[in-house]
Amino acid sequence: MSEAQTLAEKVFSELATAIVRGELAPGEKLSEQALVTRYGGSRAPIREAIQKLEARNLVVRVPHAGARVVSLSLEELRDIYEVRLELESMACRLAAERMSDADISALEKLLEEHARSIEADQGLSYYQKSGNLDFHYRIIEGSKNSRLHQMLCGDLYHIIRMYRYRTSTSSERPLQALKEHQRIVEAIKSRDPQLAELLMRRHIQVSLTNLETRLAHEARH
Amino acid sequence: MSEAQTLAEKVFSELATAIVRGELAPGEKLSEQALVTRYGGSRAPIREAIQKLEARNLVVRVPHAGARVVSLSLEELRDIYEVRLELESMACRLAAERMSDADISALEKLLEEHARSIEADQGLSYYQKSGNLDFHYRIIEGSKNSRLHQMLCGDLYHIIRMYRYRTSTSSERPLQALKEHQRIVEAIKSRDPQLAELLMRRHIQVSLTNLETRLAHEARH
DNA sequence: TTATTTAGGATTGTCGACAATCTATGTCTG
DNA sequence: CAGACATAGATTGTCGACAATCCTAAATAA
Repeated sequence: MSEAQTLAEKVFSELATAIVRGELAPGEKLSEQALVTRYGGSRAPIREAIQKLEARNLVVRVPHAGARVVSLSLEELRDIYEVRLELESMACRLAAERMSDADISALEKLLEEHARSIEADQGLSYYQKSGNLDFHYRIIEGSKNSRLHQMLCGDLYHIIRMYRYRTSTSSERPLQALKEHQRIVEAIKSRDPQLAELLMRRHIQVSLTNLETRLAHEARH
Repeated sequence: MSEAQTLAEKVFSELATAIVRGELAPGEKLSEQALVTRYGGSRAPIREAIQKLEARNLVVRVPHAGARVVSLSLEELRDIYEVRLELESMACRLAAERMSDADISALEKLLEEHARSIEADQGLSYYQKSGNLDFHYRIIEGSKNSRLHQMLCGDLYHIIRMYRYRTSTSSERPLQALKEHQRIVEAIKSRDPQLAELLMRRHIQVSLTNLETRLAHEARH
């Protein structure tokens, strides 16, 4: 997320990261005038940036009423995770069929690096990897399906990251996650699409159940 | 697709249908000036409409170079169908779990109506249903997953329709499709998610293989 | 007091013009 | 003759202002 060929893209990029990081609270209104005074420029590029945010489902815009940071209901969040579960499982199946041997060995090296990282700082940083370093990202790329990549990394990725900080992972979770990742890579290496899909499905299902119990807990307040 | 509260939405709606119907050829350039003289208004709402089209993947926009109607490669089209296959199968599984009895009986009535329609005009019109009358649309709604509905009906639906006219269905296909639809509803009625998903997967897979053979045939030219 | 109405202010949608960038054509040079 | 370069034209990005719409809050009536 670097090349900002136009002012609108630059504003979009900054706003997107601000929303994902929680600096702009869900439901908060995005006033065009306020954004102009903050980011400079005129209203035209700001409006364009807002519309790009709407395209990625990060803000909701209603005609003549303005734009607000998206605020997901519990049901909508569950819906998103449900779709992500299905699509990433699919990606893992396709990866087992289509990843090159070079891709797979590179993935193995990544996991070895992750293992050392966990050794070093007790697994605190394992979940903080992002972008090209992320295990899930590599799997999605390995599916060799551009639209699948676009949906998972473009549309769903930001929203999931936006709400991920809530799901505080237990302290043993990183090590367990690494083990699950290793088994998934084994399945991919042995070119077993069904097993790879199953393992990924179970792996993500843990996050989903974690989320659901947390949501059920929050719903009581 | 009716309520156009703003000029930008109106232009967007008209352009979208024009693209889906093929009145604007894939790869054709969308000049802002030309659209202004055709649809009236100024460049601001036209630019907004174009950006909305980009959000739905109907046009591709590159900075300082303008917007063009999306022109999918064979691989990209295959990727889209692959994703659709997975998501609609998922929707069918969820529908078997979550549709109300009233929804299911309404679906049965729809199929009876389709059967009469095929009797009347030899099945020519069966594939031309759209919107709320469409069988697949009902299944997707039955999944009770708003994000899934949004992805299938909002993002993928238009593009698939855009290329559907190429896949000329053989004359016996409508009757066969109706039978498959009936079996899917049977599975849903008996609350068998796995079977419902399997039947839907096979049902769509026919379209996918039809498409692939057609694409392989076209690739020789 | 509560509900309805009605100005007022603020915000968004739209417009026309200007600046920045790209594309195409033609020229020049090797 | 091929290819790099430069200029001209057209197109897109941005700007500031005006019009249309909505939200708020004060004022009025029940």
